[in-house]
Amino acid sequence: MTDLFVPLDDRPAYRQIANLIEQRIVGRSLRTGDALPSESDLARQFGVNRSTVREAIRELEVHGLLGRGRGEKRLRVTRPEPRRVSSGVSRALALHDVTFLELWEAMMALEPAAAEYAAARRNAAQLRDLTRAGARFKRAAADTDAAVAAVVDFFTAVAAASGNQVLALSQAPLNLLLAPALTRIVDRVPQARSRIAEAQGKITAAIKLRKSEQARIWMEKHIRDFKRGHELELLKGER
Amino acid sequence: MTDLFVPLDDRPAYRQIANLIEQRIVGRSLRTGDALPSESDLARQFGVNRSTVREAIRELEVHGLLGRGRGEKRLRVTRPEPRRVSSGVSRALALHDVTFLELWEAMMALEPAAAEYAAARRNAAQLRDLTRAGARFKRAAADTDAAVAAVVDFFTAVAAASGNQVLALSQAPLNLLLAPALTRIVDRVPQARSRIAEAQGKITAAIKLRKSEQARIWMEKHIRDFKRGHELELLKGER
DNA sequence: CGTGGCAGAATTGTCGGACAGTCCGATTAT
DNA sequence: ATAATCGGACTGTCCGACAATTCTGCCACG
Repeated sequence: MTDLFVPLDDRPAYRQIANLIEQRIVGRSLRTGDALPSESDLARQFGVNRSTVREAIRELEVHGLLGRGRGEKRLRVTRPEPRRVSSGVSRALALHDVTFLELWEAMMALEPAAAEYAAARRNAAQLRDLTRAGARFKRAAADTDAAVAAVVDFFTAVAAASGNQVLALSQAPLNLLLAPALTRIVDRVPQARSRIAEAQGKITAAIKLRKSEQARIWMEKHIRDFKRGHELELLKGER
Repeated sequence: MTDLFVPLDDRPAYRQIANLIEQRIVGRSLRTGDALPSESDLARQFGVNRSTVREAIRELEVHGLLGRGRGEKRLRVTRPEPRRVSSGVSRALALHDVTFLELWEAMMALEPAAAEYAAARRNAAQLRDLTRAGARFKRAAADTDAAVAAVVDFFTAVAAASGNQVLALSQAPLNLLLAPALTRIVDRVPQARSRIAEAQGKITAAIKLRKSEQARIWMEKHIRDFKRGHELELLKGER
């Protein structure tokens, strides 16, 4: 059933080296914050050229496992930031031509859950971020881009308040995909702004009062509105 | 309020070049399947050294935007495979020390939704993959690793059958995180195997008969069982 | 006409070395 | 103690080179 021979992989040295370093990191023998040895040093240790080490390092840097603070020369072991990894996911999804419906269904699964947990577990600072994002949306009356950014921040704040990193990281890429579609909706559907503002208000209130079920329900209504808005926008676009 | 000056970013050339090429790809002026110009050619076009181009290329290769078929020399534009990107996400989550509860809550949000849509939209081939994964789980009586792999495949098959790429890609990283926890559960909780097999059977049947609500409900029960199994396993582990 | 084989060109992976710019740490001056 | 200075270390980039492998066009052959 299984093949007798597997394609032999003499993977290039830079990939092998990247894997070796990665193992040290995920195995925690290189701990977060540790400075990596210099490139020349690594080249000596691995017995390869510095150019080869550099290509390996690029790989880990992209993964977010290595990084350096602004204006810092030496690389240090870092934990991948949610922003970095989620932007990769959303780009992948964009290249796969996901439809609005697919995006919407995923949001419909994740966001109400996040809202529910947020109501149960939010702390004062998270609540403040939430109200702040809501206020920023209301203030962005004319500026569509600012309004869309505020909506994204609102979702991000809810996810953060949920106290669940997995939910937050799963939800983050959706925001980036939502932005362009939402821009068109806000631009073309007049009632969108007021409906969003109202939903955000209700959700924030529920989270503030720790009413999980209310938070979930209003988030569901909020997301459902997006679908309606998208359909309206499509009609106007085709005119 | 805002700073008068922002830190100027003289991003290294290899990063700028990576961005330029990436823009060509996401902007579709380099289309999927196209062969990339040779490294020397790119170096000439950008007016930099080949080493610099190589570092830029590594970056895009990691993102899955560039790749090459087995035994192929020249790079071609590819669409990022779900496996690649989701493994990145799960590694990020692992490094952030997510708890089982966080993972479980996210699964509880995503998997029932995926099951529901799968029942509504699955085709024959997807149903076959589903039953096959279920059969493979039953067959893996002794082999824990094989059983866990079968469970992962089952979830993957459900997500694929949902016909929603966003759900599928959001759910994939969770599988990789689930595996180690599930291994311990299956090893230590005797009744786990039979309960999983039963749940998989019910879910598969519901998806086969296109009963969305049934599929969702049974998937919820299935996931809930994981939490109970995890708690039992913890008790045994502390003994 | 299709097919296989072959030589040469092209391309990648890796190497060694080099150099300017900048960051860091230690030393010295105020 | 704080500030200025200086040398070393390190990164970003470049140049040139070479072996191994793949690609390509061409030719002979069935």
